Amino acid sequence: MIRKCSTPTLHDVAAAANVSTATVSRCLNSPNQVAEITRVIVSRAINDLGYSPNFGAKAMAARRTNTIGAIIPTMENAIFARGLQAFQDELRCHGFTMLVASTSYCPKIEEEQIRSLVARGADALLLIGHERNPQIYRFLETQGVPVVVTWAFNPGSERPSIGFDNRAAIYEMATEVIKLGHRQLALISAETAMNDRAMARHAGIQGAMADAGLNPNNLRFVETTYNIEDGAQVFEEFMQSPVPPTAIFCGNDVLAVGAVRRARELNISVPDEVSIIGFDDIELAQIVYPALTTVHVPHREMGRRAAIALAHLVKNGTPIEAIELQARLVFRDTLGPARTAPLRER
Amino acid sequence: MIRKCSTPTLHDVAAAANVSTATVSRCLNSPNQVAEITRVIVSRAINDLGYSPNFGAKAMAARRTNTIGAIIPTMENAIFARGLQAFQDELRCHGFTMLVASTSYCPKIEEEQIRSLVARGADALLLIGHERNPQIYRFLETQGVPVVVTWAFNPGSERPSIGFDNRAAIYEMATEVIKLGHRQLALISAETAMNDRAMARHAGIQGAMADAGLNPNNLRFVETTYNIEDGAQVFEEFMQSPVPPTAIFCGNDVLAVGAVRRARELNISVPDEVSIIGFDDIELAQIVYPALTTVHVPHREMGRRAAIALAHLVKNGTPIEAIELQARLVFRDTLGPARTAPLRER
DNA sequence: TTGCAAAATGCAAGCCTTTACATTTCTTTT
DNA sequence: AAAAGAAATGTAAAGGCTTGCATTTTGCAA
Repeated sequence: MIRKCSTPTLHDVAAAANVSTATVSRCLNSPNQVAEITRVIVSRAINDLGYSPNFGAKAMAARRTNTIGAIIPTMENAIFARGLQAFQDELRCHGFTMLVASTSYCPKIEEEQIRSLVARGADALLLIGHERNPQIYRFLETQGVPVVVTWAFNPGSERPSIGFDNRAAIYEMATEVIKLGHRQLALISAETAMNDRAMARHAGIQGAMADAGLNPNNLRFVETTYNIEDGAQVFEEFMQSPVPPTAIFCGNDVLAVGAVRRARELNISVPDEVSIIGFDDIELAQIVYPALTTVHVPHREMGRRAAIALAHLVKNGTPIEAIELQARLVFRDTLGPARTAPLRER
Repeated sequence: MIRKCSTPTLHDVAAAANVSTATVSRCLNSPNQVAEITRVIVSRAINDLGYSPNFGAKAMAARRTNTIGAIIPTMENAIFARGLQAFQDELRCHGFTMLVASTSYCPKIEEEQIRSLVARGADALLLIGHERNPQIYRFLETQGVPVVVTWAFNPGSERPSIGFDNRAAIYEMATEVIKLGHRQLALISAETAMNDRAMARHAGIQGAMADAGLNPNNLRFVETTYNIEDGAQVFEEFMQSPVPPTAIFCGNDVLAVGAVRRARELNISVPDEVSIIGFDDIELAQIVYPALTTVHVPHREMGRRAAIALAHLVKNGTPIEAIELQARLVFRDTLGPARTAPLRER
């Protein structure tokens, strides 16, 4: 057992500085209520002792923490990183600290993490997507912890969202793809269970197909986890099927990049033989060769707005109003007209 | 002001279940000390009330938190993400929760974050690199918070490190580069102030130059922040100088990828006209075209080992012993022999 | 049935801060 | 110089939980 041998407390500082604990506390939290000279003495005592306030005790006594939690599916790739960084930076400006937790796309872990952050005193939470067990929403209400949902926009939901319309964005892209003559479409998706973004993207493509007079059921569809390697894997499966797709949508850029890489390895020309479409427009999308056609998500803006909304809510009680941001199609080099030539032998 | 209107407490649960608070507490923390039936009743009460233990109070009463903090320079790119994920996963197995904070490579923010995590009760901390204000190390000692340093290895340091020898790794790479005939070398580095990894990498290249009979002062050297765009920018500056380098080392893969991209944009052939060498071997390195020659860092292993060491230390007091892991050169496509042909006109 | 050990539970102190309220000290005004 | 008001400081309760110790209940052997 590690012994934190008697960490100095407020009390110790007070004794050392020959004042009451209240004065020390005030020195720390509202220094202007304290005489200059006292402040100096106390500061010295604090430094000498290496005192650091106990967050738990402070939270308990003050009944707030100035902490806002963010729960994202993964930190392993850049998809959420940029938005999160913006969120944190903005939060900082408002005097809040961010606590992050990641779930590996697992609802059970997410629930744990939500409870954990609430227990840690998060004054509010940023969540990704609307879809989750209603019970956990009930819990959050009981605990009085407000929430903002990002990476999605659904004005009908009970929870305010600051994000974009996944369905509309991919619908628009799919429409373009179909215009280019593509008829054999496929989608490499994240798991759709408890993931409204993935579901919306799926629905958006099908919607575009239907509206173009295509049979939405012809959309080939594989769910997988979110890794470059998974994207590569599924891509290969698709391309080895008897009638390979001419355009492959990917649930995100990470999967798409995997697909592009495997195409290169397999000597399949992109976009001549097959078009690949990503989602998110993370930095990777411009790095990969050929550069990825994708849907640009306003990550930074989203993070920033979410932070502002939450900060105002916690500080002033200003209710959060939903904000719809616009995703934008970015045409780069992986989308081209559908191939018409027959397939080469395999 | 948000009102957390009377969150249920242990006390409320106890009342609802008609037992003492002690019993409820035991139900939660050592259920086997409690009669089956009581456990059931209490569980129901907990669920009905939507009770969630208050972390602060718990930490204060129990005097430990089962929380380990990790402070990394940035979450924006993948450099630390993989190692961190491994760290977290392993920690989880040992019953610990990870708290992350990022510093944007700013020592002042790092100090804040260290204090913040300590205040939040972190039982131990993972830090990146050895170099920091001695005062902050003193603080950590006073607070009795043990530390493990990663991403570096220095057996001489007072703090145990679990990582690799940055200098040796890049030395080895530089030696290869020089063997290929390169004489005009350059380095795009992170800021070296308070960053021993960056310093070590700089020193490693110079060491290799010296040992090969070259003048180490001829290493051209620019410090910049760690973004793809920065890499691109500095690369361009280097290439537009009167005598452009034939090989450019980059402080990490992110910078290197920026350089590769700008090379493509500028129609500079890699590696024919200039070789580019990265560091880290993040996924990006295989995605970029041409694929990046780089130094592979055993991120996962590092994170895992650090977690194990810390978990044992906190639980059993087992002192941490330094572990040296091996970085490995990965030769892909951005390194070739030095060009001998004269430069084309510009 | 009685007695005893073991199991289950209860009691209450203590963990460290904040803050309303009370008290003391200093300034200023008349 | 005294009084009033402002500024600085002190007192003590409260906040939610764990845990050592005391007490009650249970199970079982005699």
